[in-house]
Amino acid sequence: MTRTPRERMVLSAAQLVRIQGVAATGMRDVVAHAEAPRGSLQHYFPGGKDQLIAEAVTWAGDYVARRVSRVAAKIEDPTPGKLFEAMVAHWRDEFTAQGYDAGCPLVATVADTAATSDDLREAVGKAFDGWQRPVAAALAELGVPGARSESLAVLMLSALEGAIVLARAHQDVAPLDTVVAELRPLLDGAVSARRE
Amino acid sequence: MTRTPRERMVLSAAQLVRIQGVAATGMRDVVAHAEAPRGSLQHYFPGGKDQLIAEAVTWAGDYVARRVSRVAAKIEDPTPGKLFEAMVAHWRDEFTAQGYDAGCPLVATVADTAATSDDLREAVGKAFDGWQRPVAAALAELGVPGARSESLAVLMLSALEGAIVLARAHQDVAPLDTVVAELRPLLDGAVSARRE
DNA sequence: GGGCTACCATGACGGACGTCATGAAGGAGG
DNA sequence: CCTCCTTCATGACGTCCGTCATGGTAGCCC
Repeated sequence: MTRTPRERMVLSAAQLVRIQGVAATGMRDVVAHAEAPRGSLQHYFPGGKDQLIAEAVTWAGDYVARRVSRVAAKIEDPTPGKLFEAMVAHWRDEFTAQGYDAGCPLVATVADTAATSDDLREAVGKAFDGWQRPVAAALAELGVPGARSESLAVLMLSALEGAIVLARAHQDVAPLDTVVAELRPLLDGAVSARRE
Repeated sequence: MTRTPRERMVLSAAQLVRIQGVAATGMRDVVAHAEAPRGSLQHYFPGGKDQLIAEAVTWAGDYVARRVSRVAAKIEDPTPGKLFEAMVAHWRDEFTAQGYDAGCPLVATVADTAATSDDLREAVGKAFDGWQRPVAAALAELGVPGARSESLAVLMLSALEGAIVLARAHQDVAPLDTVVAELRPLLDGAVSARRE
C-alpha cells in the first residue's frame, strides 16, 4: 500500500484541488501534503503545475470509472435507479462523515482553468468520458436501449455534479436525496420492459 | 445605463470569476476590467476581496432570479418542461455565441471557497435559494403540487449546473440538449393533470 | 573504480498577490 | 472662504507563487 512519492503527489494534488480549487493550490502545498521531497517536483513533473494537475484529473477520472464498475457489479437486483442511488450515496456518505470541504476535482478544474488551459480542459473532458462510459455500459446491461443509455448517463452525471455543488453551498445532503428521489422513477422506467 | 464605478466593479468581479474562478481573479484585474480607479477599492469594499466577491455572488443570484421570473412570464402555453428548456437555452445561446470561457459564478465560488470562507459559502447558498424560489413558484403556478415543485426546482438547478460543467469541459452544448430532452417529459408529467 | 542515471535538497529570482498608509482633488454646506 | 466628506491616486510592504540553477547523494552497469 505504500505509494511512491510520485503517486502521493498526484493524489495530494487531487485532494487539495477538491478543497481549494486549482489556483489556490500551490506546489509547495502539494509536496507538504504528500510528505514528498520538494526537489522531486521538477524531476517527476517537468511540465510544471499543469502536468501535475492534469495527472491528478486523469487519476480522478480513472478512479471514479473503476468505482462505478465495481459498485454496479455489487448491487443486488440492480436497476438504473439503484445504480444512480449508489453513485450518489458515495457522496452522501462522505459529506456526512467528513464534512463539506471537498467537492469534485473535475468541477473545480473546469471552473478554474477551462478558459485558460486547453490541456487541462481536455484532460477533464476525457475524465468525464471515462466516467460516463461505465455508467452507460451498466445502463445498457440493465436493459436500457443503446442510444438512451448514453443520454441517461449524461443526465446522471449532470444531476450528480450539480447536486454536489448545491449540497456544498447549503452544507446539507438534501439536494442529493432530492435528485435521487426524482430521477429514480425516470431511470427505472427506461429499461425496455420485457423481463422475467 | 452608465453605471457607477462601484457597480461596475461588482459586475466585473462576477464576470472574471465566471472565467477564472475566485482565486485567480485579482483585485487589480477587477479594477482594470471595470475601468475603475484602484483607490476606490478600499473605499467601497473595506471588507476586502471577500466582500467584493460576496457582492458579486449576491448580484449574480439576484440577476438569475429576475431572469427566471421574466422568462417564465414570456413563454406561450407554458409547461414545466418549456420553462426548463428556456432556462437552459440561455446558456446554450451564450456558449454558441460567446464560446465556453465563462461558466456559472456560483459554481466557481463554491469550488474555490466553500472550505475556506463561511461568508462566501453562505452567500452562494442564499443565491441558490433566490434562484430556486422563482423556479419553484413558476412550477406551482403551472400546476405542480407544492412539495413537488420544490423538489423539481432542485433537480432543474442541479441538472443545469452539471450540464454547464460538462458542456464547458467538452466545448459542446450537447449535454445541455441531453438534459432538456430527458427531463422534459418528467417535468411536464408532474402537473397534477386536470386541465381544460 | 569510474561513470551514468535517478532522485532529492536548497536557495534564489522575478512577479503577482491583498492590503494599507498617505495624500490629493472636488463639490456641498456652513 | 473654509471645512468636511466622498471619491480617487499612488506607492509601498510583506508574502506567496511557479520556476529554475546548482549541487549533492545513492545505486547500478560496464
